[in-house]
Amino acid sequence: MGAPKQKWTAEEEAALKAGVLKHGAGKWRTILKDPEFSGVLSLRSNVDLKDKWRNMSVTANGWGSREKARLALKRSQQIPKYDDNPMALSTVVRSDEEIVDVKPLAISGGALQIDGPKRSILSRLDNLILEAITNLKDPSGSNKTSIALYIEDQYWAPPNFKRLLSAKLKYLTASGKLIKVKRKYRIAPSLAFSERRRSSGLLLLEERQKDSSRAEKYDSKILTKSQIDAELAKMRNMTAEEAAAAAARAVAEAEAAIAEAEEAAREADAAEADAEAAQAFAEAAMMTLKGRNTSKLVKIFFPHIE
DNA sequence: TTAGGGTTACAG
DNA sequence: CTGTAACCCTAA
Repeated sequence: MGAPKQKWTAEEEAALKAGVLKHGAGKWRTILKDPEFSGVLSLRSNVDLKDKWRNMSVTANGWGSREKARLALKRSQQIPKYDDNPMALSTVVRSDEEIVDVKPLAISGGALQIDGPKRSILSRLDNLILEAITNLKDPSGSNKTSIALYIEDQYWAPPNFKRLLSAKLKYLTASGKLIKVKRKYRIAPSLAFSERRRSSGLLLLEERQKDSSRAEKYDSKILTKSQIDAELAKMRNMTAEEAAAAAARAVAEAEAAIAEAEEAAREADAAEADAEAAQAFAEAAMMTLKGRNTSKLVKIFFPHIE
């Protein structure tokens, strides 16, 4: 870890993360133009933002997930150094700088590919569950507690996460993506299109499409720890009016999500749970802004900082 | 303007 | 010297 030329400050990094959250990765000119971040990032160019984001992504990916074919050139004299205990590194290092990733979460290990012909219909939490089961590497399957621990350990989980997870597991099992055997869950052998009830084709198909699009919508409400981190960091740099507006927006979105979920919750309790997650975040945001219970929030979001 | 390969400066 | 992060170059 070097500290070379014009090193990025923590404020700049936070602004960059928040900017990516707001406008998306790749919209660097937009982020730079945003008066929200132009102050902190006034000394940086759009290329600088891009490079910094790449550096952060590389260092974050290096130890948590699979690696890309990136450092293929300088590989001639390094001792392979086999790790007899694969848990050792991942347990200790555990980078908490997970970068917001737009690409679908691929399961590491290479045993399974959840990709359909186009995009994966699976939601983010679904992917998290599958990732947990895959990486837990239990041949007999993983129980709900193990899955919950894995996800909570690597990502931020809402307060009602257990209930959310239960709903999701139930949903995934019912839809054939998971197989439940004696309280343990395994990934279904053929995920792609195993279930295809042709009983009443059109109606079921329509329902399914509605379901997946709804799931995608609510998925955006499930935030990783780093996303929360960036959001709160952004709020700290906001003026009171801006923060209030943002919080109001968050609350409004949560309420809309809940209303929508209630309307369609008859069969989809998973969506309802996701809406509750949205409300949880909105409440967290409100607490932060009101300065009420801030220390508790800090503890949740920044266990080792401050 | 951006994505990606390449280069340079600095820390260990 | 090696690895890393900031910086540079250029095709699309």
